[in-house]
Amino acid sequence: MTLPIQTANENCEDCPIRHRAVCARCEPDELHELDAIKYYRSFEAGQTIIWSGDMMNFVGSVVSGVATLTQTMEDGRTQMVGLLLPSDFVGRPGRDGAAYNVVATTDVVMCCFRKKPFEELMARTPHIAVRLLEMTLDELDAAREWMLVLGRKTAREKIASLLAIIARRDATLSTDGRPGQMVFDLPLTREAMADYLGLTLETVSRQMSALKKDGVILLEGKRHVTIPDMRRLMDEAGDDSDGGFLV
Amino acid sequence: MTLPIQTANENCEDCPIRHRAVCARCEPDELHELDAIKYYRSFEAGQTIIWSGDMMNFVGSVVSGVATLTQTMEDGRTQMVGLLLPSDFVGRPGRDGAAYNVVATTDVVMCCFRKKPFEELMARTPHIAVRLLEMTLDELDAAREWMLVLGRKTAREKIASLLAIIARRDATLSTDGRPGQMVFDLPLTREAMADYLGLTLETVSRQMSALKKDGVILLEGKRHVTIPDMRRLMDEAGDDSDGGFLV
DNA sequence: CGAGCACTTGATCGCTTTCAATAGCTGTGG
DNA sequence: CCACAGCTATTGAAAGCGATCAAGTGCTCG
Repeated sequence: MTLPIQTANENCEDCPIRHRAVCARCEPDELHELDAIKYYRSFEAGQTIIWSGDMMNFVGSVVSGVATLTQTMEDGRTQMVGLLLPSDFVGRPGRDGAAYNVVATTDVVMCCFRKKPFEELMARTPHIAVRLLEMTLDELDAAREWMLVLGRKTAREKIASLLAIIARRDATLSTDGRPGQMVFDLPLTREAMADYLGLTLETVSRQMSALKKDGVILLEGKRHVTIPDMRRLMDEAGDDSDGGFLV
Repeated sequence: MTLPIQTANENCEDCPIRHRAVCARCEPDELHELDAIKYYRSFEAGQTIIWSGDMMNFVGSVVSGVATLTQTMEDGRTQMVGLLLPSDFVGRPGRDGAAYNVVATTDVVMCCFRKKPFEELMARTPHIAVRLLEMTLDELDAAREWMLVLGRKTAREKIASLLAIIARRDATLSTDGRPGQMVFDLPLTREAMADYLGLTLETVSRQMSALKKDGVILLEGKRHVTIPDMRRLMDEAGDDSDGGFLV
C-alpha cells in the first residue's frame, strides 16, 4: 500500500467544492484563516484513509472521488454507514478517536484542516458552525432514510433504492432527448453495495440481473447503468413517485 | 383524541433538562431570550405530536416522557428512526415541513420554541448552534450504530442490542449488591420494538421468550426487565464487551 | 497462458415472516 | 358478579426470502 501523496495547495477561490463544503458560508477573511490551516492529501482507490479507533489530528472535506464509512463487528460482518461524495465532511470536532473506517473506493483528494485550530476557528465563527450543522442535519436525514431501507425493504427494493440515490446524486441527463432517462457509472463494487444494503454480494448480483431482465435498468459491462424510466425505478424502490426528496 | 394541554411556564433554572438540552450552554441573558419564546405542551400516551408533512411552526425539547420518530411506506410498513428521551430535540431549523411522525409512547411534556424567533436567535448566538451541532452529531452516531443493527445483526442480537441501549440509558443499578445488575421498565410495546428493529412483533416476542428461557434477562409481567449480567447481554448483542460506548 | 479478481448463476438450507389460534389483562355494561 | 370486547402478548405450523455453499464466466494483468 502506497503512502498518501502531498500535493501543492490550491486557491480556495478555484475550489470545485467551494460553494457546498463546510466553508460554503465563509467570508473572505474566514476563508483566509481556513487556508492557513489546510493541506491536501491524495489517496488511491482501495486505500484506507482512517482506521476506526485511530487518533484523528485532522478533519476535512472530500474534494474529489468517492469514499465509504464502514463499521465492522468482531466476526467480520460489516455495514456501510455513509457514502462520502465530493464536499462531504469527514471527522468530528470535539472527538479525538475515529468511530468508523474510511476507505477510498476511487482515487480521492481530501482537503484537511488541522483539528485543534479548526475547532478554535469554529468556536469564533458562526458561519462554519452553522454550515456544519446544516450538513450534519442532512446526513442525519440520509441516515434515517437509510434505516427504512435496511429495516423494511426487500432485496429488490433495496437495490432499486440505492440505484435511485446514486442516480439522483451523480447522474447526467442523457442527450438522446428522452426526459427522465439517466446514465451513470456505479462507484461501488457488488460487495460494497451489499455492505451498504445489508445483503450478501450474491443477492445483490441476482437482483441486479433481475432488474436488468425486467427492463428497469440497462447494463453495459458491470458498472455502466442506464435508467430508462426514473419513475419506474422509484416504484420498484417502494418510494412515493413524487420525486422523492424530503419536503 | 384529546387536545394538547397548555401548562403554565416553568422557570428555566429549575428545568430538569437544563444542563443537557439545546439550552445547555446558554448564558443567563441568552436563556432569558429563549424564555421569551418558549411555551409548554403536554401530550397523552398514544397521541401523535407531529404528522409527517405537516407545517412546523415550532421546534423544541422533550422535557419528560418518551416519544418515537417513525417513517411509513404507502403499504403500511413502518420503521422507527429515532427514540426521543428527555432533553432530545425535535424539529429542524431551516425546514418548514416535518419529515417524520412523532408519537408519544408515554405521557410527554415538551418545551417548544416558536420556530422563526428561534432561528433568528440561533444565528446570533453561537452557544445554541454549537450545542445543537453537538447533539445532532450524537444523534448521527446513534443512527449509524443502528444501521449496523438493522443491516447485519440477527433477531436475537437485535433484541439484545435494544435492551442494552435502554438499560444504559435509563436503568438504575439495583440495590441488592450485585454489581452489573440492572433493572428497568420497557417504555415500548412489542410492536414498537419490532418497528425499531425491523422485525415482526411475533419475532420480538419469540426472542424475548428465548432470552428469558436462557437466563439472559428476567421478566416480571411484560415490561419489567432485570439484566442479571450486563456483560452477558453485551455478548448476546454481538458488541465488544468493553462497555460499548463510542470512543 | 495462467493467476487473480469481480461477478454471475445454481442448489440447498435455515431464519424470519406469515397465518392462525390462544392466553392474560383491563375496562364496561347488563 | 360475570360476560364480553378490545388490546397486548405468546406460541405453533407452514411458507418464503435471502444466506450459504459451490461452480463457473469473463476480464485484466503479469
